[in-house]
Amino acid sequence: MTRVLVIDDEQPILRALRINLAAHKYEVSTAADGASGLAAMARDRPDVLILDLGLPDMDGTEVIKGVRGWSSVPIIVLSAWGQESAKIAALDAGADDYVTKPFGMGELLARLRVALRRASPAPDEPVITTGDITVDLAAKRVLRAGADVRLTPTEWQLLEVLVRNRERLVTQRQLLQEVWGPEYGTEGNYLRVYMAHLRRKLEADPSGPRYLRTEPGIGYRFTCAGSEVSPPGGRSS
Amino acid sequence: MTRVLVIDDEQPILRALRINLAAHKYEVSTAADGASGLAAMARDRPDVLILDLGLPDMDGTEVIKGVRGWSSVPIIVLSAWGQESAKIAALDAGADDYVTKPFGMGELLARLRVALRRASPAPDEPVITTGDITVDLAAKRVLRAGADVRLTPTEWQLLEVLVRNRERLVTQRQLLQEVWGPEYGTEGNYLRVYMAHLRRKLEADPSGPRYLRTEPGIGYRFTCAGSEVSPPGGRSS
DNA sequence: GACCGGCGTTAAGACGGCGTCAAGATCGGC
DNA sequence: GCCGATCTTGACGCCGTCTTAACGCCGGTC
Repeated sequence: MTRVLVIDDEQPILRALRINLAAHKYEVSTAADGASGLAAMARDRPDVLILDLGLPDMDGTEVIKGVRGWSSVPIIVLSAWGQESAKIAALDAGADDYVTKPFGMGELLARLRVALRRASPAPDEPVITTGDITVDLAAKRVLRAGADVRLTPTEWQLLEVLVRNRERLVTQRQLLQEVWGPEYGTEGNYLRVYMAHLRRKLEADPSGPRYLRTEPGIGYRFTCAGSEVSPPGGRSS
Repeated sequence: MTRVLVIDDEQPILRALRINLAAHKYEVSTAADGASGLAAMARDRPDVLILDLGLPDMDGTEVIKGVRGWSSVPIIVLSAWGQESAKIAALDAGADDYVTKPFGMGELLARLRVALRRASPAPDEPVITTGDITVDLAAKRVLRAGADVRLTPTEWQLLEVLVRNRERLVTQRQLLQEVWGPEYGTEGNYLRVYMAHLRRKLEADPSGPRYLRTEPGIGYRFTCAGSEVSPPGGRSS
């Protein structure tokens, strides 16, 4: 879950933020002054920081600089004052955004989404590693025992769908529609041909696959914890 | 110099922005409606976009989506209306920041600095060296075996995109859109011609490229650890 | 024990992509 | 206005990929 740290000394605002953020499935921690806020930053390692400039013990820009000294976490600044110079100072100190009170909660949440969207260019794990196969979804690259494996476009698309749904069973219909298009759904032939290609390129023993498993009558499954092909009798799933 | 594109239909604001931005050493281009704004985006390739939501011909979020379809340049939205729903829609459509009129020029400039600061995550080596090729992204120079290589503008742009995504597979569509513009996407011809140019200038054996690899049916990849072209041996298909 | 359907495997032909070359169009400098 | 460099566009041969069909094997079913 996404973690948010709120540093603010005004109880009503703190309470409103905590309720609204929690309602949107954020994990919220809070601090009431700059010193404890910096300590909380180091301790909790939040994914984003919401910081009120009007703290009792420190100047807001000092808090920003303290954070920026070691972290590049997104910082959204809140402020009750409309002073433009304070805004500029905070932004130039390293803040990512600045919201003036009173603000709408919807707007703050939207700016939060922007900050998080930018901070995470990798929405999902781009690299999947099994015993001796490594699949890099971002680079569109497959390594087997450290060596590059050349895949054709169709082979790659098929592998990508399976890896994105790793450990899960993918039906033939779903595979056909995601790789060949929505009008396909019955051409089980294609799957058999291309699964054979993939197994020949990736499996040590193509006829006894460890990673690219067949689920008879239903579909296929890419499994990471590829145990040896169990001899008849030792199956336990 | 940093290039800024301003899309706004109100002449006074356009004028004020042009003067202030030019005074801070930005290179400013302008457009007065959404359609010509999108065209200017493709033509001028600015480093940041300032967009007014109240355009005469298109909805602001449509402009944002049109840009986001092929570019990730920072977008700062201006708006005369205080409507929170419009803010949220713009931010979720892909905008990076939102400033409500009337705004202070100092604040806008500070938010501009934030957007640009974030957009240039190039503190890491702008110089990439492989076996005998050195690419200096900052100086826009290419050395091969220590000697300067003259590239035409298009050749350089193509090489730059590939090197920025080194080791990663870049699709033909992405290359075409980043080099030629968003309206291109199917002209695979251009890529073949210019890849041939680059290979002739950079590769020892242009027909057996070590660095500028083709991924048939998908795109191209610049690879640093350029191993020799694998001699035909383990191929079976 | 015979039948049948699903799966793996292989092979062959059609098709499209890629590299290459060259000529025309366009732009900018002198 | 001329000339060179650069970009665009078309054509062509080759090779890899996709499609499709056929066959054997194994399981389950009757």
